[in-house]
Amino acid sequence: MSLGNSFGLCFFHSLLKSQLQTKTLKSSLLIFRQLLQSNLKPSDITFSLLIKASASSSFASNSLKSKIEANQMHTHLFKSSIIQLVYVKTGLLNLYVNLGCIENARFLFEEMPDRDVVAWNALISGYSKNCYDIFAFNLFIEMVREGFRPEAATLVGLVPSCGRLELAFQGKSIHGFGVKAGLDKDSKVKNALTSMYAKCGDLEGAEILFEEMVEKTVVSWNTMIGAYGQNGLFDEAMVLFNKMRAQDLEANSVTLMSLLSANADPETLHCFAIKVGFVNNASVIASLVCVYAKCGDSESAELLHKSLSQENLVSLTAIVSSYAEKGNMDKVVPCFTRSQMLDMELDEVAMVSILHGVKNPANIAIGLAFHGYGIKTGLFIHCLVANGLISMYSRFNDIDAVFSLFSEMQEKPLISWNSIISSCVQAGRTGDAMELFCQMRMYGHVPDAITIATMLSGCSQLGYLQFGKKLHGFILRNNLEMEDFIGTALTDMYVKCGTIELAERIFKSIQEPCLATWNTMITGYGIGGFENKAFNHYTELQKRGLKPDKITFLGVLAACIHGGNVDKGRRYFQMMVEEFAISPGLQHCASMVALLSRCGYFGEALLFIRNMESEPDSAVWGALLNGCCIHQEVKLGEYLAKKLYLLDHRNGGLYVLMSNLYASKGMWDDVARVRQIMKDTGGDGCSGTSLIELTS
DNA sequence: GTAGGGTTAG
Repeated sequence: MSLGNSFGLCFFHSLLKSQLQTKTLKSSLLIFRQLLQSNLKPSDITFSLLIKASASSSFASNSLKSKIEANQMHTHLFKSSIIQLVYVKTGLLNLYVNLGCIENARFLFEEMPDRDVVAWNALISGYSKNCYDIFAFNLFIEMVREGFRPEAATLVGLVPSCGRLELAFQGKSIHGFGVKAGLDKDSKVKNALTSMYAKCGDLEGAEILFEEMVEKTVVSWNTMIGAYGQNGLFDEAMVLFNKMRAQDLEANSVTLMSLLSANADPETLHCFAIKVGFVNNASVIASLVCVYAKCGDSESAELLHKSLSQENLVSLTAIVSSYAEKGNMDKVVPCFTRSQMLDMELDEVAMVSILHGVKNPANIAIGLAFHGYGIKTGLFIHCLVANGLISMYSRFNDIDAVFSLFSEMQEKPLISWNSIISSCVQAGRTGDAMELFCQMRMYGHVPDAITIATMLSGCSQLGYLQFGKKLHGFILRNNLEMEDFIGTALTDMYVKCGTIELAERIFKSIQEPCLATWNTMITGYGIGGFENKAFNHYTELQKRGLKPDKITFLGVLAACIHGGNVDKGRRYFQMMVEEFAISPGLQHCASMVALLSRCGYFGEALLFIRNMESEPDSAVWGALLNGCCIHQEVKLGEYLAKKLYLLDHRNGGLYVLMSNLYASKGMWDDVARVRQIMKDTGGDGCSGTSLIELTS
């Protein structure tokens, strides 16, 4: 009988070993169940193989069901006391790590009486794989303190954490540690270090390591191709790919994926994938789906996604996100339903993508439902999801919800502070934003470019020049990149605070201003009364090869209004529509109406309004009413006031304009009447304030 | 060891 048992076991063991190559959790378990049905008693080797086969199959099976199955294995092991063996326990730990059950893994580790180096390695790399980067670090320190000698595998597990956290200094220390311990000869360590340098932005460091490698494997080439891609050097990535092929090395699926993320042409690579037979590779398809989705070609993405034999969350999230970007919830919701039908467990990234699509006020109910879903599934615990909810409520101007979500967050990373500060700024509550900014600093966070850009925009709103200058000082002291976002925000702050000379100085210091920065200057000149400078900048930006957008034209039109240049305004408007194919928005139309009516062309202004494609809003009619005030057109003004009242009776500006109009004609009874209505309706409770701080 | 989905901004 015992001979039969060992023979039978050998048979099942070899079956399990073959599963290790094919990597399917289901069939491994099936084999195990058949083994039990044959009345065979599993040995430690059986369990070890079963666990290994399951652990290596975690990609598509990261579901609740797999977690339950892992728990079942755990119970079996516990009952048979095989779990006492360190290597079996480490195997199980690894399985939990691959399923993302990091708590269970930690639990197993803690109750190991005699941990060996392999167990330490398993948990360190487990933390790292699941992005518990700080935990990985601390465990490494603990390991060294307890007198264990790290191996190559330890470093391979730990180094990616340095890359993800962009901890260049710590990464270099570990590199040094590896050199001293003689572990840096290991090719896996070298690859991991190369990738770490690239992620920390030290491309030179990555290149040196790559060049040093005597035997470059496909993984080494992939790492360096990825390194170029991540640092925006797309051509270099492509050159390296060709070099690699010239050495007769076969590209694998990761090579293709690295190239895809390096902005290579998706159609070319799609053809290449078909040619070399990667079209059945779920990861390659998922990457292609992502690229198509990113280009905004959601339909191609969805078509390709459906060709997958087993749909996966990554590729579905890419599609959701491309629809969400456009706020198209009619497409997002069916994707969600589909994921539920397929029994997919959504993760925090998928959830955040969905929330991102809830923009239209008509979709508030859907947003609330997803908030509920987040609570039920426990996903809202993730600060990513909480941030997504904060941004969503902020888009709906529900600042109370924003504050309550923020206060409930257990962990508040910088990005959450940025979210709430930007919510306040957008809601016009710059005072609150400033207070939060101070609190954030007290919590020990160092503001990043986004914090500063947001705060600057708050200063622009209120004309807080002094605070804006302090932020400028912060930018200089911390060597923050002055291009794009920060440069624009700073220029805008100086413009809005009425210090155009300072804005000019910043603008000139930016080597290659982007379109948004040019727009800020043009708008600044436009509203500040320097229309010729605005027009010159418009010409100049085109000389630099930039294409004006709708904001540029708003700026130019503002300049025309200020200078009363009707002809120029008409020409710019026509140019915008005909030459640049920009369809005029309501703001453009309001600008044209303002321009025409200010110069007394009421007939043309009315004709313009009649020919508008979209329904004129209160800004358009308001612009015309403002023209009436200037030209004392009482009759037309009264007609417009009625129209405006019907459109938006709470708009205080209407009463102010009418009052001014009557006053300009000396019609004091009417002035009194309008002022009385204002008081009665309480529509304009607060008076407007203009503020400018004097420069010192 | 290498790769893939997401958030904050003018």
